[in-house]
Amino acid sequence: MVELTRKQREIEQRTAEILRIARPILIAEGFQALSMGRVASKMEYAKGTIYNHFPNKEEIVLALAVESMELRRKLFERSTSVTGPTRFRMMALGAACEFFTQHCTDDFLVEQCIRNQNIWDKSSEQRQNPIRECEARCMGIVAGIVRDAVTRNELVIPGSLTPEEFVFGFWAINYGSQILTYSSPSLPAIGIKDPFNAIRVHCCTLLNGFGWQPAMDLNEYNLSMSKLNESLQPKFWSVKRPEQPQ
Amino acid sequence: MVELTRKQREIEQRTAEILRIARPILIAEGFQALSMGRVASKMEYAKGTIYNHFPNKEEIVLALAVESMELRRKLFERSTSVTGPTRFRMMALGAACEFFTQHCTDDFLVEQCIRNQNIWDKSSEQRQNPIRECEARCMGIVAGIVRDAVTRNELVIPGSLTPEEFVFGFWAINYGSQILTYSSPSLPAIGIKDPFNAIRVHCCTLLNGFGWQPAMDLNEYNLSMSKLNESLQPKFWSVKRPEQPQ
DNA sequence: GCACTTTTTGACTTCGCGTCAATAATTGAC
DNA sequence: GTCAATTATTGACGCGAAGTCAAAAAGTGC
Repeated sequence: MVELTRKQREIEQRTAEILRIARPILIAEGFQALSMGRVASKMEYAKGTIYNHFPNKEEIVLALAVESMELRRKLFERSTSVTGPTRFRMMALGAACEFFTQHCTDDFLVEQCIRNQNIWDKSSEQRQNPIRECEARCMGIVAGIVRDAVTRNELVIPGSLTPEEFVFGFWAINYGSQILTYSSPSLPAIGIKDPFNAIRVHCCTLLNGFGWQPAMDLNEYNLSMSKLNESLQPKFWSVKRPEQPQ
Repeated sequence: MVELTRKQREIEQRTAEILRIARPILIAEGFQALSMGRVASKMEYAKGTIYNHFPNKEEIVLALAVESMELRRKLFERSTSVTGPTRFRMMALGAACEFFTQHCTDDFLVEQCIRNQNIWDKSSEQRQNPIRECEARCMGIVAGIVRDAVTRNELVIPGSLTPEEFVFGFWAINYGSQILTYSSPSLPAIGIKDPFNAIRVHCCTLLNGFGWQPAMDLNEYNLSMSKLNESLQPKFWSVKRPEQPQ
């Protein structure tokens, strides 16, 4: 490993400190409210010092997003330790998504922030790459299970789809439903009382539709998902970074 | 109808003019780049005058979004004129979504802009309501087809889902895939070359998974979707507002 | 203790939002 | 047509945040 001087360590620590300060602002008050000056004064440093660490607030947000997405990735990785047929392992990942949205709401919100052209326009590739990489890894984990399922003859995917494109559908339905749930305050008003349950039903139907073995009816599926969700709890606590006071 | 004075008509016209100026800025350069001052100087009015029409730029964006969503709604409504089994009518709506994303890219982008907490925080209910209403109507159109399908015994939806929650899955998968496609520049890099085709496959599989009659294989489905997509062209041109120069 | 490098500082410029008192235009009663 | 009252328009202003940079401070090696 590379040896770091004391100075370098101090700088790294401060970078982390900036993120520690910035995160709750971003989560509680939004991108708008996050400002370099505010972070600086909260840390009792001058603004220029913050600019030594991050050239703009967009990169702070990307850095926060990397942390949040890494948490998701770890959760995904832990989920793959589930044993049994590939379909269960796939479902475990679905449960991880549910879990992430419900129990890591802050991180989920941070992830949302970076779906904004502005942030990508203003930030450097250096900051962007870790995010793409993390995304690619998450995809790799899920696509790996799909490939596994195919080699084990538990699943046949249509010829026009790559395993990644197969995954894409599940990504889209989960992601889309989460965005809609969190950004449409009027969902209940238009007849959608339990979006979570709805997405479970759709995912189960989709898995059955593709003929991923073993087929399951909704009751079995829901039962399994709830169990998987619960089983994530202990794995989760060993992964989650410590809570920040204030 | 209410009679409008000349003055009132002038004001309405100018409101429309503001939107006409603001739209290309929002689309080409993003929310960031849209500013009241810029709109004002482009219209050769003082800033204050613009503020007489819209209390902030967020409401301009909402007003633009209403226009775009109305276009979507009309496209949806035209799509329902497709005859045949309910499944075809549902597919026609899917085609309308595809079409909207591909041929009304500007409007699609404007729709994205309002998935931003900030805009909802800063705007009045008056501006927000038309959007919710439009959303509700779109949902009504689709849910109507689902209800039709159920009464005609062409579809059985699981007991735990309302027709709207049934629709929600398709909404989520379409919406999610579109967001991911437009905001993940790296999709091809992670193995997703043709997200459109992927979503078609998933939607077809989902429809079959729910047993919506008549069942179709992927080839039939693709063929139908392409035809439906093409048939939208003429309907589309009669609906689309005239192109704005500059 | 000194010369040199690195880091920190905060005043400064620029820019956009949103306000509002002053100014201009319009209206309608006479 | 005139004039007072109403309504609309204007743009200077205050504010706050972004990002810069020369000067000051701190750190380093000899």
